[in-house]
Parts: sequence; C-alpha cells; structure tokens
Amino acid sequence: MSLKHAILVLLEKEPGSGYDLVQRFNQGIGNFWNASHQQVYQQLKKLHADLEVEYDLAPQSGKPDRKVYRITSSGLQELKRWLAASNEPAVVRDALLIKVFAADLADQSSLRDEIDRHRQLHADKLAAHLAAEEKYLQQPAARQKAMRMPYMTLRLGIRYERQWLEWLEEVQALFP
Amino acid sequence: MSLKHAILVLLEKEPGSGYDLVQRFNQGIGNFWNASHQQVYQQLKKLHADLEVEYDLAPQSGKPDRKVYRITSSGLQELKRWLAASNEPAVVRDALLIKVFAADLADQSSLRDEIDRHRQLHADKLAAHLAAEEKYLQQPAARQKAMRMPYMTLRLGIRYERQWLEWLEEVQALFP
DNA sequence: CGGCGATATGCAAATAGTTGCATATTTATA
DNA sequence: TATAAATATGCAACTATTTGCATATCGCCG
Repeated sequence: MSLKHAILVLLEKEPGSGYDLVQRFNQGIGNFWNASHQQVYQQLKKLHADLEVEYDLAPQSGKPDRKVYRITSSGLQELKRWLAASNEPAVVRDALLIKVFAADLADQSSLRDEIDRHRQLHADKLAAHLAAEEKYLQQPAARQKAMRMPYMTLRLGIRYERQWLEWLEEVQALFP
Repeated sequence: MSLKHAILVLLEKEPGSGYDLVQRFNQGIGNFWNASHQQVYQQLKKLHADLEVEYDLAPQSGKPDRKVYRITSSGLQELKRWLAASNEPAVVRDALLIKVFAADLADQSSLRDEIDRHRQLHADKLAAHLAAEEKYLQQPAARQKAMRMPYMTLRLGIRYERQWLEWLEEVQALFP
C-alpha cells in the first residue's frame, strides 16, 4: 500500500496534477516506484476523500481543468507516521526468471530473443540513469547536497540495471 | 499473471500438493517468485477448473487429504505458449526507497533503524543463497549441468542481495 | 487535410495479491 | 504437560493493479 505514500512524498516536495505525477513517476522516481495514470487518478481521488490532499482548479481552454493537488497537514501527518513504521523488503518477481528456470521446456530461439530484448531494455535504462547521474554531478555542491538522498535512490537504480545486465550477459553466454 | 505459470513450471518438474508448492516457493524458487499459501490454493483451484492441472487424492489419517497435482497436456501447452510470449521486465517497488528519497521528512533514528534492519535481512538472505550455491557446486558435474538454468536464477538472487547490501552500506555511511 | 502524440482526466470491469479467519492432527520442545 | 510448530486445506473480504474504453483540444508532420 505504498503508492499512496509515494504520491504524498511527491506532493510534499512539490504540488502538481495527476498528470504531473505520472510524468514524475516515469522519470527518476519511477526508478523505485511506478504507476499508470489510472492508478494515480484513483489514488488521488481516495486521498482527497480522506482529506490527505486538496486541490485548486487551474482552468485551461480546450483541455480539461488541471487539478493541482497539494498535501494537507493531515496528509503530512499520515506520511510521517508511515515513514516511521517498518516495511518488508520487496521480493523479485520477474517473469523472465521463470522462463530461464524452465529453459529446457522453452523454444530455444524465442527464449534467446527474449533474453536479448531484456538485455537491450536494461542497457537503455542503465544509460538513462547514467545520464541522470552525470547531470546530478554537474550541479553545484550545495544543490548536490540537498539532493543527496534522491541521488542515492538513483544509485540503487544504476546498480540494479547493471546487475541485471551483467547477469543477462552471463546467461547469454550459455546459449550457443 | 505469472504465478499461474510459475506453478505450472513447478508441477512440470515434479507433481505435488499446494503445500509442497508453498515449500518450493519458500526455497530457491521463491528467489524469483513467491506466493502465500492462500494464493497458491486459489490458483490451483482455478487451474483445475481450466483443466490445466489435475490431481489424485492421497488420503492421510488425521490431516486433510493431500491433493497431489500434476500438469495436464493442455496445461503444458499453455505453459509453452506463455514461454514463447514476451513479458516486460519488473520494476523495483521497494518502500524503503520512498523512505530514503524522503529522508529529510523522516525521523532520523527510525530511518536509521529501518535501514539497518533491511541490511540485516539482505545479509541473511545472501548468506542463505551462498550456502545454496555451495551445495550446488558440490554436486557431481552431470547433476550440475542438468541444474544449470535453475542455478542461474540463484546467481541472480545472489547478485540482487549483494547489490542491496552494498547500497545499504553506502546509505548507512551517510547517516552519522 | 488526416492522423498521431502530447495534454488532461476519468469510469468500469477484471485480475492479482493480502489479511484474517477456520479446522484438525502429530510431533517436537520447554 | 502445556504449548508451539509443522502438516494440510480452504473461504471471505478487502486492497492493489491492470486493461480497456471514453472524451476533447492543440500542434506537428507528411
């Protein structure tokens, strides 16, 4: 049940619309949590009903009005409560691992292709993360210090992609 | 929707009861997929209704009868179809990352404790994986070869835990 | 001019996963 | 000798997530 808290964290940093939040999930933050737009709008609706967020309408011509959400004091309180609670680590649940496990049953050439496709996807994501890191490292020291913890989450993303990539290469080497 | 396929894979390797499957999920295989007993029983029920598995009753005194499931030819067909399809890589969704991201809002000592607790959990899991690897490496070469792909999934688990552990130590170093 | 992608929000239905409860015996442990 | 853990299965209710659809405008590309 942490999408709720991910949203609260984002809104605490900076107010925004559902659409904005989806953008942010698709960028750096999506590196440790992600959500479809449907899920975000649903959660915002629920958070609003629970008085943990509120919004102002920003009228626009043509397009529907933007609802610019911000966290309420009760939302902040709930967020702080959650931050102090404990959570269990997530477990890996990747379908590709099931396929590798059952490699003997699979069509060898499809599996090879799928592994290669994943290798490419992880390589692309790693490259994007490294570019983001580069950008971070070029900021002035004070800004770097302020963004140190978000940067740490990026570092996990980098490690994560690198590890998958290395592993996929290891697996590829077993497929003649 | 891969729990279904994880179960089919396990049953293809060896028939077993719901209870057996839960055990297997808690061991090596749980390293890439896991499930509670409730979920496993529900899925088995559904798979049975869809004629993808069948079972024999093994009566026992006292305890409820074991239902020993095995995959049907239609289940195997579905499994092979799925193995040839493609899936998107899983994304990281770990609540601890939200907490680290929002470290400035959190109570510092709770967060430190939570990080340390996770470090311990990942260290324990890594140790268990390394022990499993040791066991694998002591098997005769033929057996090793037969189990090579399942072993590869264990290697991913090892990498995964090691990477988390290193990252958590990096984060800990930032907390004076 | 026609289609596509970005902007912006949402409903409805289905599937997946979690939490809490229930039952009943055997065997090991304190 | 009580109590816990392991064995074995399952229902019910809830929460979370995905999939499919719907609407409406603007700007860009061919």
